[in-house]
Amino acid sequence: MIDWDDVRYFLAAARGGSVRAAAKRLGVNHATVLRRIAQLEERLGTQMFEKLPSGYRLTAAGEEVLELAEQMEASSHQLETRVFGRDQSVRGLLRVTLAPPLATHLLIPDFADFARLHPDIEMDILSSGELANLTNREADVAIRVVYDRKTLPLNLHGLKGPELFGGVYMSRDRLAAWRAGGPDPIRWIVISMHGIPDWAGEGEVRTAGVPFRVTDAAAQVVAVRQGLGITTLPCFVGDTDPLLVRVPGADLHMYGTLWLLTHGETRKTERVRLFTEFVSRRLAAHAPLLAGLSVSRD
Amino acid sequence: MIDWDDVRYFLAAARGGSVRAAAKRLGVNHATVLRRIAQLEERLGTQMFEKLPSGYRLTAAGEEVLELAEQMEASSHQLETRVFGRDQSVRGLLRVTLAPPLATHLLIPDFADFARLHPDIEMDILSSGELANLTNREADVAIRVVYDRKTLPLNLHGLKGPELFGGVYMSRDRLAAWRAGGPDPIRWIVISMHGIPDWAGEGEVRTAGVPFRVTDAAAQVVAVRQGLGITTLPCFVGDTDPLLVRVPGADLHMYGTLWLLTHGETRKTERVRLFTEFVSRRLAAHAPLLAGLSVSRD
DNA sequence: CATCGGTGGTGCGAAATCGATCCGGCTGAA
DNA sequence: TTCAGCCGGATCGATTTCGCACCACCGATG
Repeated sequence: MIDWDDVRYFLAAARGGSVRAAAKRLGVNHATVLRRIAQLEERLGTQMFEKLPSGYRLTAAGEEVLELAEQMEASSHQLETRVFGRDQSVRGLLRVTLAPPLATHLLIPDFADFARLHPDIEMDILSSGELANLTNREADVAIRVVYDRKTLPLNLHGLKGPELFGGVYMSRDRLAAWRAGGPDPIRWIVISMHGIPDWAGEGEVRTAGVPFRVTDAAAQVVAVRQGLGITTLPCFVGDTDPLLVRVPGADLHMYGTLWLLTHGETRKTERVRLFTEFVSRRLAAHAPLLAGLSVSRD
Repeated sequence: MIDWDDVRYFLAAARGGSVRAAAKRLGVNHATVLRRIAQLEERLGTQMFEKLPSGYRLTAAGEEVLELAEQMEASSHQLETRVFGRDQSVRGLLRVTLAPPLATHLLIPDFADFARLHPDIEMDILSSGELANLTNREADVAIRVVYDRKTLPLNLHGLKGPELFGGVYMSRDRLAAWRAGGPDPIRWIVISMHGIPDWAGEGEVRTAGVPFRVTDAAAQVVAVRQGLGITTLPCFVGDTDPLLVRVPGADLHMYGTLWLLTHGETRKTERVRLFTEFVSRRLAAHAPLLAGLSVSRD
């Protein structure tokens, strides 16, 4: 009989493309993945991967195994969500995933209030890296910015929140220096490969030179604070930062709509219901800030 | 994330009804089952069993888990059979399940011949206790006696073999003593709770007293050899035993039909094909013996 | 050319798991 | 009752597994 848990390691390796990527995803040492896969191949009597120097590639047999392994995974996920849905006690774990800027600049204080209201609910805020998958039971609630309503996953239950606008910002000091005729060129600050959006008219301030590229939103904010140039930011980030001002003449633009997403099964859970209602109220209160109406346009 | 292999332990406990029964079935210590189930319950945050002094009984949550666990099991079995079906090498493992009397009295020499013909095929003969489940991937080939063709599992591929007859036998010495007017009563020897079958006419020899009950077929043969009384046996057992003779006047009766059963997926495997064809030929050669035609009736 | 980051693979000591064993409680049969 | 058999549970030493530190290799990059 095979060890069912080995199939989990196989899945991670098949998806990650390498033993080390699978190990990182599973949170274990890569040697463990190596051994578990070797064990599974030995027990099945079939080689499921070509062991290339560049990584593991699935063999024909591996492709077949992958299909069944995904069936096992689906059953396992259903098993977890079903049990979680049964758990009606307020006490327990609640995992929330959202984009890092939303967490750091807006919602962490609200989450703190919720945690104080319900001391028995253990909270996990997953705001690092990519968005967690609700279907895979990696989180219970997701707060997402949705640009196109059609991109909403159909198997999830969505609660529409306020709309989110962005603007073009620069350092308050830098604007003053520019008005005084400062010499340095004003540069666009963009995140990694995004480039400069078409809609981002620059208003009165003209930019020069090459863009300044950063890897993440946090670095972007630091750069614009330092007076490096102008950049687009969600209003709730730019308007609340005392060091930043909107670039005169630049228009607001629609970022998208906030959605509170919950899994169909877990939605019945008391603590999920409590949380979504709470966050929904808080988001409504934040609506003017999110829409960029909290400051007078200049 | 739960350990998928824990689900396997859960399944065994849910089916066995107790931790110890599950441990026996899984071939591990019962403490291990205890720990794995406790771990699974902890990670799911739900109690799946009521821990009664008489054993483990599923809770409502456990019932739900059981359903999904069986889905995982089905995927796992498919995974194994699919991989096994791909394996076209003659070298490898081949597991055969059949009733113990068929093995010990008839087919073991044939299996030995097959093993000599194919030294690279590792063979497992599962003839102890209950019949193994082909669908569960516990064996690759099953040799069964089928009384009613409708009871054949539909998902398996069957190859019909010869018909199997049985007769009523007693010790040769005892028959001689009875004809000489021996005093001891002749008793029926029956297996456990079966009782004396209606169709088993006793012919010339009359029995007296209470039946003599044995627990298994091996003990049954020993008892009848010792001259304890008369009993029904398959012809291939009774006719080949030099110490036994058919009870005069007793008719033969149909036991059933032999079937060679293989799983749909594994049937494509070369060594399964080799084995079924080999056994099928040998069974055809045994047909007269199996039908009770190898000795002249008296 | 050297370097650097990525890959799979291996040996060894530490840590977690397992198996053997014992215990107390319960049940049903002698 | 008494006793045997089975149950879940706890303990402890033995065994397996895991994580860490390496190694060799490959390809891209400067």
